[in-house]
Amino acid sequence: MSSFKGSYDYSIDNKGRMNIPAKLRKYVSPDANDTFVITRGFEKCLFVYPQDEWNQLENSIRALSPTNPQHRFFMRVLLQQAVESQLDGQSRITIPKDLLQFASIEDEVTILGVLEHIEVWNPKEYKQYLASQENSYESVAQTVLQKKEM
Amino acid sequence: MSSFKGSYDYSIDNKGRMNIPAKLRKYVSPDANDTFVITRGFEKCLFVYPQDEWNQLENSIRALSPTNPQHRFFMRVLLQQAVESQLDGQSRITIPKDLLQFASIEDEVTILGVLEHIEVWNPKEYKQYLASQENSYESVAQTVLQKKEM
DNA sequence: CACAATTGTGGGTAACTGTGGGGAAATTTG
DNA sequence: CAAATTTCCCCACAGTTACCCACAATTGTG
Repeated sequence: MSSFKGSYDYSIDNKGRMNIPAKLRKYVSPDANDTFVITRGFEKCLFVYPQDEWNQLENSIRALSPTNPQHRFFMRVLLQQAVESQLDGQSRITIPKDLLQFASIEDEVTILGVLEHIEVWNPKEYKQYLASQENSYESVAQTVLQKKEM
Repeated sequence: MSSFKGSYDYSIDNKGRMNIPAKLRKYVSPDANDTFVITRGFEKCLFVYPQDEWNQLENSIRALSPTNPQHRFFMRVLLQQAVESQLDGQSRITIPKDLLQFASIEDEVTILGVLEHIEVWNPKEYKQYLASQENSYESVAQTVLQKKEM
């Protein structure tokens, strides 16, 4: 299982190519075949899954109940815009324009490692997102960390 | 479980490399694979976790629900500044510049062993912090120790 | 106390990383 | 079907990183 972490400021060239940070690449399993699945994320960002992680996700989606409205929503969001992309010789993936547009990404990106997937943000949007949630950090932190300390 | 203790004045060279004090290294489990995770601490300092200790923390994050917006936020914030670093031949780790900047660290550091993690401070900041908390020490000590005796 | 091993610090260099661009092949469009 | 556009593979290059070696100071040991 992957454990991506860290945040990286990278650029996207005018061909829509984005480098996968070396520190994230290190955690990609060879099972991923240098292939990634890019899709819409929650919030205004893109999710990038190594192929093997994506397959696991697909399996757990299949297990979801199709009668549960929330589950249906989850499936639609993830599956609708999913695209596969393979690393080129410089370990970059190419991101389709419509996905870039969805996340308002132009030439600069903030890349986040979030355990089993990678997120791609417009740096400005990400900063706004961080600022908008500021107060909820401590409350959630307490719940989580308390759990750990006990 | 680790039990780091003590305080050590060390230096950071111009490549951002910091030696892990031998007395702390002694308590690092072999499970850590000579690998550490560096992240922002509370207050103006850095936390350094041996990999095995960090994994415990990570596992409690994995348990969070990806469909809960608050949980998503928490994962992002917590992971965003985490970086892995492996010991080099001289048992040093390399600390990225942005983390050093966050803690206002230049070339001198105070390293603290705090049970399951290690803290890295700018010596000046640490002294200030100590001074600012001086009076609250006794009251905290009382609360904590009392609790223990019960 | 003498000697060996370990510890803390520094520097050189080869390999890797992030970024850009050119051109052939494939695809789309009028 | 020809022209325009997009996609993919290759090359280039500056900046950074990781790995190796070096060495003085400290610690541990018989």
